Amino acid sequence: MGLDDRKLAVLRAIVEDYVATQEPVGSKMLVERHQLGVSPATVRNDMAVLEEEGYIQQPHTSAGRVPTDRGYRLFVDRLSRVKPLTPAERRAIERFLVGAVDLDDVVHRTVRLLAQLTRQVAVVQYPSLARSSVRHLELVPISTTRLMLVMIADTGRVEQRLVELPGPIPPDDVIDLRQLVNERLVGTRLADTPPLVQALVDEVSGELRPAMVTLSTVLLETLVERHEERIALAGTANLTRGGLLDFQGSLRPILEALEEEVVLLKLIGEVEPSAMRVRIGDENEIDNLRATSVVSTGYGPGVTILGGLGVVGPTRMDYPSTIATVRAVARYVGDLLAQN
Amino acid sequence: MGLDDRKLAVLRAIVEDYVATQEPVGSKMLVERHQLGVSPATVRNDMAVLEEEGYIQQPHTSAGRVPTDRGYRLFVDRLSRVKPLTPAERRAIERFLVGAVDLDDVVHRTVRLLAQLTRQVAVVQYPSLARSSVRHLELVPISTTRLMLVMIADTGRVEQRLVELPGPIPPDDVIDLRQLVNERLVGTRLADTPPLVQALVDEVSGELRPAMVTLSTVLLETLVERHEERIALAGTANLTRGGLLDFQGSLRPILEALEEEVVLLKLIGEVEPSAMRVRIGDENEIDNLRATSVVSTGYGPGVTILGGLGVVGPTRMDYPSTIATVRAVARYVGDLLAQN
DNA sequence: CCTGGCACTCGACTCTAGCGAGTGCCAGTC
DNA sequence: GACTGGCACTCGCTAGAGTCGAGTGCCAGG
Repeated sequence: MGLDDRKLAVLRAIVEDYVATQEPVGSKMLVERHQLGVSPATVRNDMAVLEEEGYIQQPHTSAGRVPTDRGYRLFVDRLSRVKPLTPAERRAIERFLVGAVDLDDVVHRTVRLLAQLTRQVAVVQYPSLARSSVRHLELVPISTTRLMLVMIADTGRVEQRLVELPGPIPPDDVIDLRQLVNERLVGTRLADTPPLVQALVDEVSGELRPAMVTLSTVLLETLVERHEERIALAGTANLTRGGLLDFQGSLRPILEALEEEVVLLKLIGEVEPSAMRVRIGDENEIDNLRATSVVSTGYGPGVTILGGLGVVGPTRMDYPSTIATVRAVARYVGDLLAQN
Repeated sequence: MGLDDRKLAVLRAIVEDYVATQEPVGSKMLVERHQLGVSPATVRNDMAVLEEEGYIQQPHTSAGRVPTDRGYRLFVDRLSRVKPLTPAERRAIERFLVGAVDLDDVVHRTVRLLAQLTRQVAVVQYPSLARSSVRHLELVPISTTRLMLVMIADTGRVEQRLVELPGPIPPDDVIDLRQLVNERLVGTRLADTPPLVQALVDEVSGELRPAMVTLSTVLLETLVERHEERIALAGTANLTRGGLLDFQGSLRPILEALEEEVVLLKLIGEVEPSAMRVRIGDENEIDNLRATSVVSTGYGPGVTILGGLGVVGPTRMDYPSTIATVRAVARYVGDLLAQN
C-alpha cells in the first residue's frame, strides 16, 4: 500500500492547512490553496486512501479531513523540512540569553524565551546533577553542632544541606574536614562519588570520625540519592490559545501533569544525544498528555548532555518551526554553559 | 441605610448557598434551606434592598441573586466566623511538613499542601532576602580570575553569583577577602549592608583593592539590588474546577498573571504582620486578577515576617475555610522555620 | 488514471414556541 | 408598620423544525 508522491503531497497540504486554520480541510480548499495540479475529485480519491490507511480522519461525515496522530507522525518523519529560523528569531535568542548572570538566570530566561518563540508551554531541566562534577565543597559552621554543606557543581548548580552533627566539633576540625572532602571529591562526577565517600569514612579515625560518618551520609544524599532534578516551566497561558478547541476543552489533566516534576522529567529528561524527540498524541506514555505533542531535546556543551528542554503543545502544532526553535535554543544554551 | 439583622442573615444565606451550589439563588430556595422564619415575599423585599445597596445582583432579570464583590466583602468582614480546621486537616498539615530536609523542601511542601487543602492555586514566597541577615559569605576560587560568591542567609536561603575579577588573584588574597567580608557583614540584615560594603571598599588599599571593588559591586547586587524574591506556585489545575463557570471561561489572563513573579510578589509580598489580607475581585490592583479573590498573609517565627503566602481562587470561594487554612499553614511554616 | 457532474449526508445556524424559576407589586392581615 | 399570599410579568433555557452549504462518494466519460 505504498503512498505515491501525490498522496504524500496531499497529506502534507492537509497538515499544513489544518495547523494554520484549525479547521477540517476539504478537497476544494486544498486544490485552491496548493498547486496540486489535479482536480478536487482526484484529491478526494487520495483522501479516501489516506483515511483508509489511518493518516487522516473525518470528524463527522461530510466534514473536511483532519490529520490523525499517525498522520502527523508521517508528516514529521518524511514530509516536513525544518524551517530555518528567521533572523529576527535568531536575534531574539541572542538578545534574550546574553546578560544572564548565573545559572538560575540562564534557565529562567531560556524557558521564557522558548515559551515566547513557540507560543507554547516550555520546559527546561536544570543541568542534571548526575551528569555534573563536583567543583567545590564548602562547610560552613552554623553552630557547634551544625554545619551547612554547600556543593558547587561545574555546571554552576549549587546545592546546600544542613548537617546535624552527633556532637560539638571544634572549628579546626571543620577545616580539616573541608580539606579532606575537597581533596577527594573535587573533579569527580557526582554519579561516581559513592565509593570515594565510603573510602573516606573508612580511612578517617579518631575524634573526626563521628562527624565524618554523619557528613558522609548527607554527602551521599546530596550528591547522589537526592538527585533532585529541578525544572523550570513557562507559558502555561499558551494552552488557552485556540480557545477550547484544542484539548477538547479540558486543560485539567494537562495542568496537572505539568505540575508533577516527575512527569516533566520523564518528558524532557530522557534525552538522546542532541537528537530531537517528538512525541505525538498517543505516543506519549503519560496518559494526561495524550492530547498533546511534546518536542524535546538535550542540551549541553558540545556532545555532552547536561539536561533536557522542550515544549508541550497541541498535536496540531507547527512542527517544523517548533522543532527548529527548540533545536536552536538548545544549541545556544549549550554554548552558553560551555563558557562557564 | 442600616441593614437589619435579617437582611444580613439573608445576605449570608445567599453567599453560602451560592458558594455551595454555584447557581443564582432565589427567594424560595432560600427559605427552604435556611430557617429564616419569614416568607419568600419578605425575603424578596430584603433582597431588593440588598440589591439596591449593591451587595447582590441579578445575572438576568428573572434569575436568582448572586453576591457582588461588595457583598462578599461584607460577608467576610462581618458575617463569617472562621471555620476551625478539622482534626484531619490539622493532621494533614503536620504530616506534610514534617520531614522537610531543607528550605526548598519546606517551601515546596507548603505550597502543595496549601493547594491541596484549599483546592485552589497556592503561592508561597521564599523567605525574603531583604528581611534576612547574612550568616556566612563564602568565596570559592573557580579560576585565577573568577570567584563564586555564596551567601548563606539565616533563613536558610543560599544565593550564589559568579565574580569576574579584573585580574588574577593569589589564593591567599581570596582568604583575606573572605575573612574581611565575613567579619564585617555577618549578622547584619541584608537591607543594612550597603554602607558597610562601601566602608569596606574605602578602607582596603594595595593590591587587594581592585578585587575588592569588583567584589563589592557583586555583593551589593546579590545582597540588595537583585533582591530576587523567589516564589513557588502550585495547584493551577484547580482553576479549571467548576468548569468554565468561574472566570467566564477565560483562564488566560489569570495564568498570565501567575507567571509573572513581580505580580505574584505584589499579591503575596505586601504582608501586614500576621494579619490576613483578603482581596475580593475588583479590589485587586492587578487587572488580570479582577475575576479572582486572593487570600494571603505573612509568615515567620513569632512576630517576625519572613515572607508571604496565600491562595488565588474564584471570588465565589469558601472564605471561612480558606482563611482558616491559610492562617493555619502560615503558622505552621513560621514555627517550622523558627527551628532553624 | 483523471475529471466533471450529481445526489446525498449531516453539522451548524436560525427561528419559534413553551416552560418555569424567579421577580415586583399590591391588597389584605396581624 | 411589618409581613404575607396572590398574581401578572419577564426572560433565559430547551426542544423541535427548517434551511443552508460544505463536503463527500460514486459514476460515466475523456
